[in-house]
Amino acid sequence: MKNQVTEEIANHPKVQGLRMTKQRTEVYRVLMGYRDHPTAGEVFERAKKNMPSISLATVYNCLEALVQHGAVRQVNFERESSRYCPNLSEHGHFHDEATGKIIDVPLKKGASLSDLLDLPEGAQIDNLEITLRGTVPQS
Amino acid sequence: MKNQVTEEIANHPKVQGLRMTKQRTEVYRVLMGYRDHPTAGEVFERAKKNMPSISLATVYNCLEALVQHGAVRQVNFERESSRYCPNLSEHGHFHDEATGKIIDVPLKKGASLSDLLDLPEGAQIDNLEITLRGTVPQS
DNA sequence: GATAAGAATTAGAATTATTCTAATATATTG
DNA sequence: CAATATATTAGAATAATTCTAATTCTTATC
Repeated sequence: MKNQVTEEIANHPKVQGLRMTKQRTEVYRVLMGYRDHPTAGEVFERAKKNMPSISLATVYNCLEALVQHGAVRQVNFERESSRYCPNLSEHGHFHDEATGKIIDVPLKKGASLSDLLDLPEGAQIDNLEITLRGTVPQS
Repeated sequence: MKNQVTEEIANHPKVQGLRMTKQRTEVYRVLMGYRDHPTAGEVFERAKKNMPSISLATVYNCLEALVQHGAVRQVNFERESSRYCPNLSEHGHFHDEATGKIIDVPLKKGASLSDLLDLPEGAQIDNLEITLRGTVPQS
């Protein structure tokens, strides 16, 4: 008897075309479940709850496969451990210095990068990363 | 007899208030001289030409002091080694995938971040990092 | 359905950028 | 000039990530 949630995760439109092994499904499930930008180590801890035999190397492998496939984004803050995010809509990340929380910051509809930046002539952008550090009042 | 360039570097307005030791001056000179976003290791190699006794740990210490002081920016691309940049005007970084070069991308005068992003209500931004990967035609 | 080929998983070792430690040297202050 | 604080240095330590080689699982083919 197959698990309902696992089925759903393994058939998620974003992972179509990627071989969804038990481990990759579990890693993706963790990311979809808690959307708080966990590190690989945190994903490992959470995945172990459900799948005690999974190894850290596998978590790294699965995360890499998901990132390559475009199902997950890898997010870096300065030199900290990479974090992982299943939100594929174009967005930046705001790191709240008071709470430590990381908040997705959507790009405004219709806004264009070239309104903000003097891009090199004819540049084609393959990847954009916007990270912000700061505080929000009262929390 | 003191060296002219060294004097200039040590008295640069951006480092006022920071104790400019021989090593810090040398590190800052390297950054101001080749503005190609070197890593700490590259700064070390270049500084050694002029000051063979300098150590890698000192280069790290000097870079940290300059960054803390706000005289230099630390730039991170994904998980690569940090790079250092003495351009203090607000700008992002474009990583040309064909040449490997890193190009400063100025923020447009008068443009506002909140035109591009849906920032959290009342957010105060202490630090902004914009990194782009892509290509430019013909080079 | 068995088998061969290709991929994924695993534990643990290796790597690499960076930070730490403790000793020495240099600079600043009284 | 003495005392104190700060910076430099070599080398050890750390931490995140990647690599290695053995094993297991999947898929494709007969």
